[in-house]
Amino acid sequence: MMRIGELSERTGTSRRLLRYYEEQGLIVSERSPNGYRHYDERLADRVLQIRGLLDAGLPTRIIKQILPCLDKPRVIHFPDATPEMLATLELERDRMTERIECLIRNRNAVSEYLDTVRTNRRPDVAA
DNA sequence: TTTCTTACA
DNA sequence: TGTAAGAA
Repeated sequence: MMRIGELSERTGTSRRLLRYYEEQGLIVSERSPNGYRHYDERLADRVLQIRGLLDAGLPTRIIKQILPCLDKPRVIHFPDATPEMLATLELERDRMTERIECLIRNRNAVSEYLDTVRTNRRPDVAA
């Protein structure tokens, strides 16, 4: 079992955030008699996945409800796939697609600018 | 030293 | 989210 400091280092997530994720029901922890939180090694991966989802733009509220659906043995989760859940997942997927397209547009804009700059500053050394 | 909670910016 | 305070 590891304490919050180690989990923090292993996931690159601040202790403050780890406690916040717990408060939001995204992760769970046990307590030592002294009140210290301790986590199972497995939580490191879960925290990483949560961060990925957060990075993808999903609100913690949504992550909390779909996280169990995204676990490894997806097959055993088929039973709890309610219509509402499926709708939520589709909506979030579409939002991710939008963000991806937005990122691609901006990346292209940056590339274009970079190409332009590089092209126009080669000849003129003594202007 | 490390963590805990609560609260403010 | 970071940081501060006071306690364990």
